[in-house]
Amino acid sequence: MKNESELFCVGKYHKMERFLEVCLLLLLHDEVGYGYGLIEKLDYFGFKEDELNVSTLYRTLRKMEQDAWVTSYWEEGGPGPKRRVYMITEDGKKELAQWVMILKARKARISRLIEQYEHLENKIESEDNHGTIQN
Amino acid sequence: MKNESELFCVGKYHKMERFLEVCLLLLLHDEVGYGYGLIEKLDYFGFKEDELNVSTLYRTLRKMEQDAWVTSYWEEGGPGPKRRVYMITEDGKKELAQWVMILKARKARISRLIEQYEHLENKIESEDNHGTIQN
DNA sequence: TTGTTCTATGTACTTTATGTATATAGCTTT
DNA sequence: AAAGCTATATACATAAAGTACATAGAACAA
Repeated sequence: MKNESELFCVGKYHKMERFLEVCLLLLLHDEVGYGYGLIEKLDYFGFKEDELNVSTLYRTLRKMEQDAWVTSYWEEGGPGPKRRVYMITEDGKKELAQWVMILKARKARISRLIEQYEHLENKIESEDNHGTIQN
Repeated sequence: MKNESELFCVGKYHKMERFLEVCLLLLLHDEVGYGYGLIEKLDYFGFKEDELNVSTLYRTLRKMEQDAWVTSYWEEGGPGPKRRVYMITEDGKKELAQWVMILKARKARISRLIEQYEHLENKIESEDNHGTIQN
C-alpha cells in the first residue's frame, strides 16, 4: 500500500498537463485499444493531428504500463503488422477516478478566471461609454 | 510585428500549464502589484501556499517582463524593503485575451471528459445492479 | 548596537512533461 | 523486388515547474 501522499495521483503536483493520460484511461476503461487506433478516438477529446504526435502517445502508453495503470499483449493474425493492445488495470481505474476529481477542481478554477475576466471586460466597456452619447 | 504563428499565445503549444501567468495578467490588469502582495491575491484562484512557491512566482514575473507583457519599477519609501511593482502592458492585455479563449476551449474539453466519465459510472452501476434485488 | 526575524527579491540546479527526429519491421501493393 | 503504409519504439532537445539557496534591508528585541 502506498502512503497517503502518494495515493493522490502519484506525483503530488497536479499540473494541468497529463490530460492525455486521463483521456487514455477513460478510453481504455470502455474497451481495450492499441496505439494507432487510440489516436482516432482521442479526436473526441480535442486532440487533433497537429496537437498529438505519435511518439508522445506511444511513450505515454509505455509509461502508463510501467506505472501499472494498464497492461498489454501482442495481437497477431489480424491485417497489417501486429499490434500491442492495452487494457486498463484496477490501479488504472482508481487513478482515473482520482484524476476526474482533480479535473473538476481545475475546471472550477478556470471558470472562476473566465468569470473574473468577463467582469473586467464589462467594467472597461462601461468606462469607455461613460460621458459619450450612444448612436 | 510577430508572425502569425507566434501571435497566438507565444509558444504554439497550449498546454494546461501557465495558468499562473494568466492569473497574474488578470490581477495586474485590475491594478499594479508586487511579488509578495500578489501571492495573497492568487489565493482567490486556488493557489494555496503549498502549491505556489515564491521562487516560481518571481521567476514567472521576470519572464513576463522579458516577454513585455508587464513592466516594472522600484517602489521605495514605503514600510519594509523596497518593492518591484509590476504593471500590465498593452501586449499583456492582448495576451490575456488570447489566453482566456484558450482556457474556454480547455474548459470545454475537461467538461467533456467528466461527462464521459460520469456516463461510464452510471453504466457500471446499472450493470452491478443487474439481476440483483434491491433491499 | 548587535543579533534575530521578517519582508522582499533573485539565481542556480534538477526533474518532469513534452516536442522533434529518426529507426525498425512487417504487411501491402504495384 | 521496390515503394509505401501501418505500427511501434528510442534518442535527443526544449520548456515548465519544483527545490534549494543567496542576498539585503527593515523591524524589533535584548
